[in-house]
Amino acid sequence: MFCLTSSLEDYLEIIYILSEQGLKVGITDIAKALVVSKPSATKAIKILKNENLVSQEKYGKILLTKEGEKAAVAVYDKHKVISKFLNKVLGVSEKTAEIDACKIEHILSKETVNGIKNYLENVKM
Amino acid sequence: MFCLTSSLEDYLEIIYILSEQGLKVGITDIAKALVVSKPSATKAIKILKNENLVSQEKYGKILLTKEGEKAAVAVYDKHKVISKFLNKVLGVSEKTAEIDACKIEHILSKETVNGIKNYLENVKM
DNA sequence: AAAAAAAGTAAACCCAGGCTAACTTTTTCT
DNA sequence: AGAAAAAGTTAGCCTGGGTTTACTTTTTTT
Repeated sequence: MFCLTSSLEDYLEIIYILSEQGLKVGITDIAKALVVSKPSATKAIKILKNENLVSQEKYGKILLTKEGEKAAVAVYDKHKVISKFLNKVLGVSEKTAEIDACKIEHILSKETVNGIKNYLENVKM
Repeated sequence: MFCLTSSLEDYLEIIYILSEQGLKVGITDIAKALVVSKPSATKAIKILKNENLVSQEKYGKILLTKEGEKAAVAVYDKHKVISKFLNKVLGVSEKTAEIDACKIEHILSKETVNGIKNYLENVKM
């Protein structure tokens, strides 16, 4: 069974975020957002297409499939929870919280993410 | 200027831990501890030797240099702080706390690690 | 509608960090 | 001391995920 790498999760996530914001989602936009070259983005998107996580007509715009959106939302939710925790609980600056959340959202266990969620819910802020 | 990768930090850390425990520190021991093949360990150690972070006589035992120990301790300290936090504050199982700490200790910003340290010091447990 | 700019793609390369297979050196056991 | 086992090394390969260069297709501008 296919398993998303951190890098591919980043691509899904950014597609989701750009779409949410009503922005254009082309290779160039993705590449810019992830600070990566266009060919890198093209390659990654090709993989995601093969896995049926995104769809794209030739030279056309990029969309998440149902399944792709599910995966993207899962990552993005983790991201939000983590960055909120770092910022509000640990007092890390918003900027750093964003950066660190981006990095660890892909590798934290479910158990730890749940621990964070619980903390935010119970120890109400 | 040379910058340690996550993987190399793992090697330094495990050398430090094995030494601390008074265990033998050879390629085989390192490879076993990191669940990696012996050739992989050999290659990594060669890099660390070039960077003057470890010393080793031909076919001999492996030691951290002053500088290598400094780096190893820095990583290991982060590790301890993070795993304690996950376990005691977030209620994550010891095992998972260990695993997750291993993964994020290399990539968390100084600011976040400090945030965790402060939390542990101030919100005394 | 032609020219210029922007977007996307393809090919070929690089690097980190794994791996196996095969070899050498060292240690241990009989 | 010689044979067997263990430890270490070397060479060559693979994969993910980047890169640049050069190309094609599409869009925009004049």
